[in-house]
Amino acid sequence: MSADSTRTKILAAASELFLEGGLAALSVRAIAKRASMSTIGIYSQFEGKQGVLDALYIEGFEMVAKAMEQTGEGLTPKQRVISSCEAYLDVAENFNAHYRLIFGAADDTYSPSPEAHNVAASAFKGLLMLTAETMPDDTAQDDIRARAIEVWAALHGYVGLRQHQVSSEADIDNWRELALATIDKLLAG
Amino acid sequence: MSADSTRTKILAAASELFLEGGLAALSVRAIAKRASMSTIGIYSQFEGKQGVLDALYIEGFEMVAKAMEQTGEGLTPKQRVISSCEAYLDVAENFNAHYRLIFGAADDTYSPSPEAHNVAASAFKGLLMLTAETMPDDTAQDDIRARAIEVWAALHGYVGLRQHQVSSEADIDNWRELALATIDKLLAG
DNA sequence: TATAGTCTATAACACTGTTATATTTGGTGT
DNA sequence: ACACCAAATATAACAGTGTTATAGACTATA
Repeated sequence: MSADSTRTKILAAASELFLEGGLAALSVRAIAKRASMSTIGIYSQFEGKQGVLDALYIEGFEMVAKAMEQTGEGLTPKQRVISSCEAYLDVAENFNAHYRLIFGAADDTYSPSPEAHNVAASAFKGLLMLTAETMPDDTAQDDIRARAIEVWAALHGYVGLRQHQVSSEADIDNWRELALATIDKLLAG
Repeated sequence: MSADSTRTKILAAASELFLEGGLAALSVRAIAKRASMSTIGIYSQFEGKQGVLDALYIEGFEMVAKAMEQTGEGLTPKQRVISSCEAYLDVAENFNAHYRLIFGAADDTYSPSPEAHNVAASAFKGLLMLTAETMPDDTAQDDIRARAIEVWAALHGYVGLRQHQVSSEADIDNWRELALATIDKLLAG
């Protein structure tokens, strides 16, 4: 078997386990078992668990970046941002384990590689360009950046609160709506 | 030695280790060693690591709740909210490990107890009351709640992005300022 | 003082990530 | 086709984790 297909098989196994049971289910031995290979294989193809987590990190951030790159035809700039935000919320919901790996980082044993960091930066750049179009052409770069961070912070904040369920009386289906309303308000300001 | 002082000694040791090295440094054996007792002592006084984490969770959320209960004399309602938000950002910065335990939850092995959940709910209630005073008296409860969630989401989002450092060109000292500006904008809307 | 009961200490179990030591495999050069 | 070398593999082990069973010491009551 080629080295490349071995890598993809490991990643597929890891991604499956990750979606099923989150980070707790993602042990090196479990990945190897599901990929029908020996434990040490993970260390041959990747640099141990770090490498696998890095691949999942990149996988997750690429989905986020993709959400930010949505090019809706015939939509106003503001509508395009809103549409991207909806896609962002979808990713956070459907790939919760990935999202928590990306932003949680509660596991001190893992820190993303430079390559992973690049994917993260490019995702932010996508939002930056989307945001720029909703503002006057002569807007200062710092102001655009502040607006983009503002939007992302609101999105991320809603996702985080939803995961936490800080208010037990919360109406779950309402969160999406609230988040998008806030984004709309921020874009208008 | 009384059982109560044993508990406090364990909690002090755990809190120290937690601040020093985060969740990774918080092993049952390390806690026991620093508290000068046997490993099994953690299981006598608490229900294992779950119990210790729960205590730290409550410790952290009580700090957040305290920030939300700030009663600034001679300040307008809006100024009081801003002031509480500053206190919130301070807690998130100075007790980062606690904050990540509260909101990160990437470690699937721990889930907060009902008591811990109550402390969380009371913290939210604090923000809810602060927020209510910034709005007209006849504002619907749902709208107040939405506004409070909006503020908390923005705060939490900025903290999360700052921890993540999603934009490498970020000017750290600027984050606080940006966050407070967003809050101000949201309260005005 | 004797005894009951709780707390504690030692060691073990099943798991984690990682690595050293063989062993087998695959491809290349003659 | 045979020999050789390099790379991937398998087995087992090491140090660490949370947790628990068994045996010991200590306190407090009868």
